[in-house]
Amino acid sequence: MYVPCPSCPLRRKPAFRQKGEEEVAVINSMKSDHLTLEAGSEFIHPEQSDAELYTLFAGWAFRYKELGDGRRQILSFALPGDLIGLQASLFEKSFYGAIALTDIQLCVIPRRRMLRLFERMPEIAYDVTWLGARSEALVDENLLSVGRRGAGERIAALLCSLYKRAEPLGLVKEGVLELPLTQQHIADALGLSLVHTNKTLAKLRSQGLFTISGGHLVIRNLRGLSRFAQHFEEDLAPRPLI
Amino acid sequence: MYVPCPSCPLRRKPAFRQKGEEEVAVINSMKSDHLTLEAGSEFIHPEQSDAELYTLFAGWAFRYKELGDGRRQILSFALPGDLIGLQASLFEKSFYGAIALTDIQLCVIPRRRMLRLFERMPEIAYDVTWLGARSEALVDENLLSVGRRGAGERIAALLCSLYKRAEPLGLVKEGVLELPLTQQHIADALGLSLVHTNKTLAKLRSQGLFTISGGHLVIRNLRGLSRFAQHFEEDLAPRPLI
DNA sequence: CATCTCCTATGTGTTTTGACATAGCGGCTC
DNA sequence: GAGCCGCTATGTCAAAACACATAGGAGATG
Repeated sequence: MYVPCPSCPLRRKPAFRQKGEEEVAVINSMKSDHLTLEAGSEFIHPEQSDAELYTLFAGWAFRYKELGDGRRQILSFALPGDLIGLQASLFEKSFYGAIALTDIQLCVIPRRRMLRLFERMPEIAYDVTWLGARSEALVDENLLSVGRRGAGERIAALLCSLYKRAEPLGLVKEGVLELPLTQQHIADALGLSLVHTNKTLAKLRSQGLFTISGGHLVIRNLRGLSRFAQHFEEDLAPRPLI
Repeated sequence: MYVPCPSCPLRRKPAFRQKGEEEVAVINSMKSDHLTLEAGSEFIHPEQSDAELYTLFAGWAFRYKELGDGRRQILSFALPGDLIGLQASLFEKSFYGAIALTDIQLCVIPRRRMLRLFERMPEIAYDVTWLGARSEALVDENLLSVGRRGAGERIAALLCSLYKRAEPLGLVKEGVLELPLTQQHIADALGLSLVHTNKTLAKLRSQGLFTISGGHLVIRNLRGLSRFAQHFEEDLAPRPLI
């Protein structure tokens, strides 16, 4: 189900900067494929040497690293419109893996076309760099959480952050966000054990700031949750979409 | 003490990719200033809206974020040749601060020249993007540490990482690396308390893998320390220098 | 040379987090 | 429907990390 960039429905969302026809045409000419993958598929492997650059068109994914003995750290979550694989496609090998959290669709920009992309349209190159910087900002925020927030604050901050990112994408319907994370994913993202995550979640829920069940997140008091988590960053919008 | 790029001594180090004359000339034309700052100076402020892009020419610095109540997380350390402020110069405001750890010198590339830089020389734009991606990779690695390594492993991994980065810059002399970090900096970078950092450091030292005193780090057994820390990444070299 | 500040060091007790064990629940397969 | 699997939940105990208190050393300052 190939989607040509000029008729991309994502591009019309308020989260994204509206681009001129010519620019979209160039992006379209760089796009080599439109993949559909099942939940759980790993589309960038640690150590992989020929990873492509992807734009997540639909669904959720995450980047992760792991230690030799299997301990895993989720670095960041990706939502529709996010670029995944910039590091992996620029370096000789990838330092991380990327896995689909739900069934996903990916737009593929071949790594070997990157330099030509930079030559052909500097505005797009600038946008790629911008998106790379935003990706780093997400990891920065996560590192602040894991390093300095307590367990409850971490969970609250993660939920706030995902909610604030999902909203301008139209993923929040009548106050409900479909959250495809298991408690294991939350634990892996926040540097907590599974058990502790479970207990902390239970405690937080009992305070009534949000409910989460069956993969449905409802935030009853976003202001209060943000305050508790000390999470005050808004997602950058409008942002470019490659 | 302005240093023109063509005669930049950093550029000759083995850590960096050698560039053609023309490219260096363009970089030089983008450089607007060469600053000298004292240790402790904050040259990018959180929330600052007009931060410039810097290349660290000499000395050490770090990026950090903090929570409302003063808890501080160091995101990454910068060594000579590292780009600092890409996010801050691309976004409307900075999400982090940057502080000099030693007396430092900075090459300044004004933020308003960024787009022109991309137009004028795509190769350099590509390199900027590459350096941005490398900067993210450093944060990724740090997040893995803070999220999944124990206190001892974190410290070991940090020392390994800094040592491996400092070596190709010629900062390791006869096995000794001058390390301008206090234990408070280490604690802030690794998500530990000062006291716990101190005690863990003492325990590690007593195993004899390294010595550290008076700001001088000697790693007696890099292989062994890397194994203990499960830190197996080498720094990317040669890398571009903007 | 007294004083101050910053950094390092160490003992004691508390809090947070993790490990292990066990159990329930819903979906799936055969 | 029996059995299995992935996810969630909860109790008990152990380990990791932190808070608070105290102290010593090195360098700056007056």
